Amino acid sequence: MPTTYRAADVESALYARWQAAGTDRAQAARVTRSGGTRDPYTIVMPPPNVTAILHVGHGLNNAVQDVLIRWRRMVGDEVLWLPGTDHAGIATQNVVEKQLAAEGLSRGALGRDAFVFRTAAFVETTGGEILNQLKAIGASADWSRTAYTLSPPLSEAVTEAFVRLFEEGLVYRGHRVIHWCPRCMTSLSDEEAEFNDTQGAMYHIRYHVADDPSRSITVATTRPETLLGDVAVAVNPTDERYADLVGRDLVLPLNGVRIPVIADDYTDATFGTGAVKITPAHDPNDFEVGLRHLLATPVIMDAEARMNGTGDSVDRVPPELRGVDRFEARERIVNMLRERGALVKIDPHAHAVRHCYRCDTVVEPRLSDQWFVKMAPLAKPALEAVRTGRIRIMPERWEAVYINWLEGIRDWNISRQLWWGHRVPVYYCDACGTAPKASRTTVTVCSECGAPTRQDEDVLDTWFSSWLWPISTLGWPGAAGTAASKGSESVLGFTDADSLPAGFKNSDPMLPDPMPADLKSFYPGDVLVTAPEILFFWVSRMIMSGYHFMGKAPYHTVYLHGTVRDMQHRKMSKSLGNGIDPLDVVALYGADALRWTMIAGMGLGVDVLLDPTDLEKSFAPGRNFLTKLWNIGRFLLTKVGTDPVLPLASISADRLTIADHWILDRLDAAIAAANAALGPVRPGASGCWTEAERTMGMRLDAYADAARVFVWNELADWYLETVKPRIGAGGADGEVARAVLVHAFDNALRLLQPIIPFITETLWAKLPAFTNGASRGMDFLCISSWPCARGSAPGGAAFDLVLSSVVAIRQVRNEYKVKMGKSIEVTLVPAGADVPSAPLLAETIGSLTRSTVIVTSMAPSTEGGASAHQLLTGGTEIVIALAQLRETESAEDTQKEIARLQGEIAQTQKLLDGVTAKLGNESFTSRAKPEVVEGARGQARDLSQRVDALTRKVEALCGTR
RNA sequence: GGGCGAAUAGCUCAGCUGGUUAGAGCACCUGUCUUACACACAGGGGGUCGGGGGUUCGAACCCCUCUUCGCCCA
Repeated sequence: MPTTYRAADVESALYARWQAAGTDRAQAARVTRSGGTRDPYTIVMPPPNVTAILHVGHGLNNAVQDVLIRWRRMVGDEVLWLPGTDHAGIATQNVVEKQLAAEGLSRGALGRDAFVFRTAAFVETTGGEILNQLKAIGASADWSRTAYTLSPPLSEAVTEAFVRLFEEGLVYRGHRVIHWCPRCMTSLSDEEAEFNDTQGAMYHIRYHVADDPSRSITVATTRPETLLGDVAVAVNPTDERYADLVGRDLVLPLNGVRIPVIADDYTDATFGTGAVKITPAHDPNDFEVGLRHLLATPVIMDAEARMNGTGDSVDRVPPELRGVDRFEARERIVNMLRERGALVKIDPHAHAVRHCYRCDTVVEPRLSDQWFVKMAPLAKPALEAVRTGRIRIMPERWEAVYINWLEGIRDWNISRQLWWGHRVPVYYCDACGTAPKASRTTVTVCSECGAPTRQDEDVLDTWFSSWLWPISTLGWPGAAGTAASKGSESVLGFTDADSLPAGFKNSDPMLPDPMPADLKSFYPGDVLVTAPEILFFWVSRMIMSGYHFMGKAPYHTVYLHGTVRDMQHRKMSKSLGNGIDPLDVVALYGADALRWTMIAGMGLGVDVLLDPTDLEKSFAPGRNFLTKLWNIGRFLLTKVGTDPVLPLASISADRLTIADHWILDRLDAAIAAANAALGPVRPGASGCWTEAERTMGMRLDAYADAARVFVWNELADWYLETVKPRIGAGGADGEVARAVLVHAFDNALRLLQPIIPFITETLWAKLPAFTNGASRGMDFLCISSWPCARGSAPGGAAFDLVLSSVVAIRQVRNEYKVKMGKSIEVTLVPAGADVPSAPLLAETIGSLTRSTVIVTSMAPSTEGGASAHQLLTGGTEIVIALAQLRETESAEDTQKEIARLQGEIAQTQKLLDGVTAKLGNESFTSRAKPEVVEGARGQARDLSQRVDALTRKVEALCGTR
């Protein structure tokens, strides 16, 4: 076996073996909900974009999910980790449009059908590569169930959801100002239009009163180019400065259009000049003002955000500005205003400007007709779920953010002016003008007049398919469910949310009948693992759809992890070039090293910092730990050998040494710590997390830490060292030592498998067999059982003497710079609980410190010269003659030893003084809890004994001079 | 502008409902190729827990305030 672990030699072959054995496959029939015996444990993978390639953020996200999945699989749940991709409307369309542009083509030239065909072909050939990349990092998803949002079954779910919501009046056509990306040429939802802090300017512009050029109002705006579309200037009704101008007309500086001064509460008299220009077609707030005052809505920009009026508003844009881009128009307009004396001043002004989340173009507010989902009724149960603890969000602070957002929820614009996506299933008849119909099936002919129909041009927001992911991937709405409603059409009875039927209530969900097997077994699921960025985009909407269509939340825990950042805390991104390719890390150090580094280094909700310029340093924790683990394995195979070992259960307790008891006890503690860190897996019978449980568990780093401490700091550092001579000696006790060692390592591998599945599986396969032919459980570790504490006798506590005395002796050796190879003689004077065990442990202590340990009941006399002393807690003393430490004893050494002891006395005395003072305080002894006071008394006793003992040592040393 | 949160060792973070001599990993210093492991082992240094005030017998932890930073939303 090589001294370092070479991941590349095993990982891909091992993954293929797992696949062949079907270790990742879920079986619906085994689940209790379907008459089986196992609890289900379901995680749906956040679907990456079908065109995406793996980055380290995906790595982190999927590593977390895989750890949870592998853990529950070992515990014995019927585990389903459902993978897939989403069609990513804007992103994918952008990619293909770029390809077309390179070929001198455009989607317009190609036509809709050809474009969609081409995009589908593109996705067919290159899409979903990211899922294969996930296999390289060990993701144990059930690939047989891989889903895709634009596949026929999931598309059917989208249609079904749209039509149902439409029938319920929760999907409606709205005419309002939305976020428009002039580059992607589509509308965006509120969530997709992100705020970026921008340094802009506040332009103060003078509008003259129409019939009195001596008077004017100065408006303040950050977007002067929109003044061409102004229809009013609003002032606060209480603002006396402008009171007499309300109702009179102003003249727009560049196009001479007359607009009224209106009074509206929307205007903040203290902000800017107190006068706000109202441009209803280009600002959502202004649109609301316009509705209140029945104002016109002239559009002065085209879809590409160039200055251009349409219809009645053509003349509003002066000829020289027509076709000019909005930003250039801004400059030109400002210059024109300046020339005409209408520009009062320009102040710098920092504000947040909405940008397209896909392409970062400044979003243009634009008036148009869009499909909206009415969110308030859907949000209600989603809000309640978190408030009552049915769903917990971790870390907890995001619960407040979630609640805050849902309380102020706004309707969701689901229309996208794209071609790549689910086309809105609404049909119009232009011939007879009958009400538009939403339909589950394609409608080609108008049912009223027989004329050909026209399908809505828009497609749906990709998130409109993603929000169904937890149910659609499991088979919702089900074949029979849709068959029942196949061919049904719904007539659009109202066009805006305001006209919802009075007393409308969120109806009971219409569950599929019969229920698809997966939906029955695996819904509701358990945990959703994602980043906080899409809490609103996706997580909350899934909860809404889960309640609305299934009557139950899709999961009980939302786990929001941190972001991977570089050393300057910058998010890794392609444009900054500071990314880390997980596959590079896999190639260099292996998937396990990648996984361990990320999992062990990631606190709950805390960002992971990695240095893209130094992968070796960044992934050292993983690589180092794997090498350590590998070397423990090498030790086992070389020293323990491959001969069968006794099953631990066959060894009676009295044959176990103190060290054996100790390591078995530590193993129990590690298992308990890991279980505690991972926490309660699901809420109790009430279905709600208790207040305490809401924040418990899901500490993957603490779990990793517990396992690491056991393997490295307990098993390797101590037990392995104590066991070497026993194995060397062989015999019956050697067999016991082999058995305990193998047992401890076997369980350590089980404990670690979820985090580092490849190396643990590889080592586990090499463990010696049992003498009685018993099996270790399964063919593979990953489907073997999670470790269980034995509850071994507490005989291991005596081993603490080894820990403390070895450290103490090493300190002395180090302080006196005793050569590593030199053997010394040490006298150990046990006290208290150490008295019976000291003789049993002396040899072990000696072998760990290269010394001969003599156990006596009385401290040696000082006749032989001065000695170094260590006083262990509990009173046991260690005495080492200075002659042992130095070639020749010198007064200098004695002085040094005295000084060291005196320092220790001073330190102990200080502590003692503190405790004594506390105990002398009457209000402490009377008010503090009795056990606290008792504890302080005990502490005072111990400290004072220690001071006395140390003082006696110093006296003895002084006497030797 | 509104809301939420954070400030603990050089860095990244633990520290549960107030009762320790404030911890870990990495980094740092000193020694060691001790036949599983130098990707390691042994030993060590380092923090007035952001500033100020308060509550309490007792505060890293609770309250107020200031400063700095982050996130979400408008």
